Amino acid sequence: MEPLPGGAARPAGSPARIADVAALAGVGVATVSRVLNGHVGVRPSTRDRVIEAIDALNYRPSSLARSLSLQRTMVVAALLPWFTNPSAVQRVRGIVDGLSGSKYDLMVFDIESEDRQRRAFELFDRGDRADGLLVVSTLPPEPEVDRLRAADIPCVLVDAEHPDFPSIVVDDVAGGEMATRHLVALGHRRVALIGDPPPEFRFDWSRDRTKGYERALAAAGIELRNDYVREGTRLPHVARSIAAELLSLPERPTAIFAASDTQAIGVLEAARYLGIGVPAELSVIGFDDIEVAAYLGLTTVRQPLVESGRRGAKLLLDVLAGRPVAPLRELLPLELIVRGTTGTAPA
Amino acid sequence: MEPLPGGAARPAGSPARIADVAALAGVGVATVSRVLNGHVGVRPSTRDRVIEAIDALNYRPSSLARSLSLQRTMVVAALLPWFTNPSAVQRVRGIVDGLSGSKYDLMVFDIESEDRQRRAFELFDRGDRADGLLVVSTLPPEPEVDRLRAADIPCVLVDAEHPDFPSIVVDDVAGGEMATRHLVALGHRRVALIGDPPPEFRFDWSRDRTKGYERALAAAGIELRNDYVREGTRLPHVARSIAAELLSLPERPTAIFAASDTQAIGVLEAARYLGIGVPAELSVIGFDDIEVAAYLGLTTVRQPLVESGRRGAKLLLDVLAGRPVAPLRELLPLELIVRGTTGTAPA
DNA sequence: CTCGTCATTGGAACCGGTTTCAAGAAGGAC
DNA sequence: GTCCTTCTTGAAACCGGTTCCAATGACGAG
Repeated sequence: MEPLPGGAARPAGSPARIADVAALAGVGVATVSRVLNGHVGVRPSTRDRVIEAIDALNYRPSSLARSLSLQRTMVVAALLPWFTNPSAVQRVRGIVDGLSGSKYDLMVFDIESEDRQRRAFELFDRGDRADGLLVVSTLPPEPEVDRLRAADIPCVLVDAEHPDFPSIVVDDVAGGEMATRHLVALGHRRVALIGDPPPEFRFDWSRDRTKGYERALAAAGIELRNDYVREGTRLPHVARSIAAELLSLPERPTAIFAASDTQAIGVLEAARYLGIGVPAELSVIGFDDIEVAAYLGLTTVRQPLVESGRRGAKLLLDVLAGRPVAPLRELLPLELIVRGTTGTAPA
Repeated sequence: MEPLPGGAARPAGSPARIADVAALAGVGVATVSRVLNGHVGVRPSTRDRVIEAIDALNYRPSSLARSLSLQRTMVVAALLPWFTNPSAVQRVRGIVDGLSGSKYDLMVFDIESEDRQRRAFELFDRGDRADGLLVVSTLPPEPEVDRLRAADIPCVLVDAEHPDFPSIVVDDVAGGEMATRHLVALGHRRVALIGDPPPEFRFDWSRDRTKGYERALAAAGIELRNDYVREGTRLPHVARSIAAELLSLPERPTAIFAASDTQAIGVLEAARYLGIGVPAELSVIGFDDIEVAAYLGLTTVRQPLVESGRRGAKLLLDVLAGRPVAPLRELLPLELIVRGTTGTAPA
């Protein structure tokens, strides 16, 4: 701890600071800063001396101090319930892609509980850890909305909607209708639905898909049956047990619309376990078209997951660059992907 | 920009600073800081006044400034290549789990190119953006190793190995041997391998799995054939086309060992496309046991992906807490999971 | 009543950068 | 030779917190 006379007063472990470089090069810190940031107006001979000192000390500026001073981090944060649904992974992939080529780095923050969500916004709502936010499949709590707007932090929602922020969404009502109509067109009249429970801190897409389901049934003149409409989290085993219940009803459904592919997989497992043939005895349709869906031959309603992330990222970059963002709510298209798990209703 | 006489000189947009709170409460900034951090020795009446001011201004301290001052961020960063690939996702899940209950937040940083890797370490190797690093499935470049050690930043490797850092690994040689032995035991003698190309910036697990493959073949007295050993990235379609090539050889293999499940899936697709029955005409074994493997009935060598993340996180927490870390290299167990894609060799 | 002790408190230094601003040096015009 | 630009440069203020340290006031003991 004895400071050396030579000026090497820093403990061996700590990295060099800009002042150390300035001292070694015999210039002021301002000059070092100018060299670091490529400002013009530094005499070449001076610059060379500074660069030499930088190399000698193996110096790298502290990005933290830099951010504090600049009030800018060059980081974008994505907050999303990453693990609770595989579709989030796809969205992240799109975000990475949309951000590539920009000067911004991406940081991903997982939100799998209300507590984590609070922590996330605590970290980011002042804008000192990230310049912009991508909030995916979740909604900021109202107090946070105020804070975000007060601090003027660019924020784009993906797979969620809020009047105060631009958002990338799909028409879930239409999607639910699309899936159900497909089943009805195949002759099914006993069509069940497995949806998500009312959200604690997430965006309630399930409600809209359910609404679409109800509409399609009504349009076909099929009566809505309460015992055919169930709810359960996306965890595969939850969907599996719900499906098992449905399939054990005295008058069991001939088709099940699962509000997400993850849940559809649970349905397929239940059917396999109970020895019920798919699609001969039971048709199953999912929603999302996650990667596995193709491998499993699952019929589903595809939403452009990767594209949603990419568009969200692009939109955020626009906002960050001060470019005007045209639509406050961008609707991505849905597409029915017919594979092997749906077929004509059994006679 | 005209500063108001009342002291409300800040632009409306910017969040309150600690000085604003101090001014409103009529105390010094030091006192506000003490209240914020729950230090003892603040008169209750004073504390109440401060808290009132905090609420009135909707104040939240800048975590950035706090980090700079404390030289501590309470954030752990995980750096990993392609964090959207299934096995990486599982590892991150383990990390999240291992960190839960600690005071540290996790930030995930994707490395999908050498350039991004450089950026990542630039952001983190000074320790000003994170207190500790989890480096997953990739190796820090040597200059970074020096820097990390110079700055004394705790760093744990998962699915990678370096003499200077504690690491969590599996025995890839043994794993490759395990997979190949399984195939040989089923009577296969024409066993092909699809591995990863030599890594640019990642950890070279594929080489070791290949070594295990070679050993198992040698032990069984089977000659190594160059045309049976291929390489390609993990992207499913790449593995698919490589598998298609293999399966179009005049003397095609009866079994394929894919060095990762992702690649095994590509092999299954190729086989399906070519109308080659699995496992009747072709046995396929993967590596990792990602979630999809179970759905697809893929035989594979399971490595504890989630557990690797969890152990890595725990180890890092130990280092951060100054607790001694016992083993510099922790070996996790491998397990052969036999499902439906491997069977006895065709006669 | 005086002194010492202890509980509170605020000023100022510090974390490590960026940037404003003014000053000094060099060069050109007269 | 003098004056005015223009080019370089460094000191100091700032970003927004934490904390050391000295100062203040209250209190009990003698």
